[in-house]
Amino acid sequence: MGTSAVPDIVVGRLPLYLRALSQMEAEGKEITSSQELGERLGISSAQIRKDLSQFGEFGKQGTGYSIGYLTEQLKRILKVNQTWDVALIGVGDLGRAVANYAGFLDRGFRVVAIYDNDPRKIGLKVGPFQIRDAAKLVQDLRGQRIQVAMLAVPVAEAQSVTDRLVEGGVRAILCYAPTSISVPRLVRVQYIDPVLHLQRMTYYVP
Amino acid sequence: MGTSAVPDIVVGRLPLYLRALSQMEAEGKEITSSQELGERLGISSAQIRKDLSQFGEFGKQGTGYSIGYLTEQLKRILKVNQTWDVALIGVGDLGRAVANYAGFLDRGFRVVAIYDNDPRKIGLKVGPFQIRDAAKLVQDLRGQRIQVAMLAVPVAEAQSVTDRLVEGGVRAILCYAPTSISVPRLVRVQYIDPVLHLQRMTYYVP
DNA sequence: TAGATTGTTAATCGATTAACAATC
DNA sequence: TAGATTGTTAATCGATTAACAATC
Repeated sequence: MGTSAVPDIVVGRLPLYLRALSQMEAEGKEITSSQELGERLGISSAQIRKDLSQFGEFGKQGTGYSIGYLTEQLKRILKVNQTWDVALIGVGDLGRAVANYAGFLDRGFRVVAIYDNDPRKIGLKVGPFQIRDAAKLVQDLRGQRIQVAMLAVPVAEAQSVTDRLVEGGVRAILCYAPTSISVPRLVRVQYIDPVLHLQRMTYYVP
Repeated sequence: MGTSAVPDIVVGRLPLYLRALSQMEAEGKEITSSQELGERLGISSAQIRKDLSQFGEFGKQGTGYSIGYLTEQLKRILKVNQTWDVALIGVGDLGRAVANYAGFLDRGFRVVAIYDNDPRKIGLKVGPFQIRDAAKLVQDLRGQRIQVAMLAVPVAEAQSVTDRLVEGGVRAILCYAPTSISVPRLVRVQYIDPVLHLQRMTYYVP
């Protein structure tokens, strides 16, 4: 859990708040309230106020929250008031889509290099990137001080690539491979497996 | 929460158990225990036993769980002992990757049709699919009794397409658009937004 | 001032864990 | 039988909510 006493479940909601605030800003709004934010997200206003109070006082009684100011503060707290360089490993269909995804940049992330171990792919262009040899991964990560990686390799290779990410100094891994991976305590992992979500829903479908 | 008294957080872990069991089966194992399963997943053995006990008794004291039998039971509980037809709406880079993803079929899902509203895309082939006109969505969903959909359209169109999915009788939506969507109480929604996961991790990176 | 909304406390609710009898 | 592991109960832990004084 890092050094912080803030529950991880609270940290996990902050990006959601940030995303909703961005949308409000795009709609031209300048002020919001815990109630309005809560309605958009299906979360109680009390929870939003409680969550935010973990980090400071960002609102005004009687008025609510300045969208611009709260956005700025949340970005600072989540450390996305900077742009993180991200490495992408595995350039299959999914990796290709991730490499071309335009939605990272304005939310704090920038893909800077993409890797594959298939000799037929190495050197090919994908969008603005040239696919690099996965054998160069560790030295690149260290050389460019890359701390964030996205993993889009087959399940069979997920753990071995993970080990090299860790060796290269990566501290946060977004794993698209449908499997659990092991990392040292200080490395964070998040998973994306669409089938888990689908299976969770069909339980409820009559 | 549907009709069931089982907490949704428990339902959400069952697909994880199922996935780990499949891997064990692939490794040639036939028996496991709540402890072994828990170690793989970073979950306590007590929690696994408690979760499973919500649905019945699947193990043997002193022995553990038959991987084959427990797999079968979890598939039945999650209703993935059948194959669900899935519609995919939005054929950008991500939609293309999802359409080509081979990992759905053996886990209970099959993409049967893909849609876009861009006249330049309609009619094009993507893998085995021909992109259909999104204007045909509602009639197709009803005609084929499709209950599950994946949404890979831009944020600006997410809500309007969602409304048509609901109109067509869809009961479960996997939303790849980075926004919250509104649905009637009986329709389930799950979200995939990689940036939310990344932002949740950078909080902890020093 | 009156109305609104925050930040915070205490109460409630729900989830996780520990422990153990049952039993394979 | 002895050892192992389940299913379940009670205890613990943590998260959410309700309520309200403070204050804009």
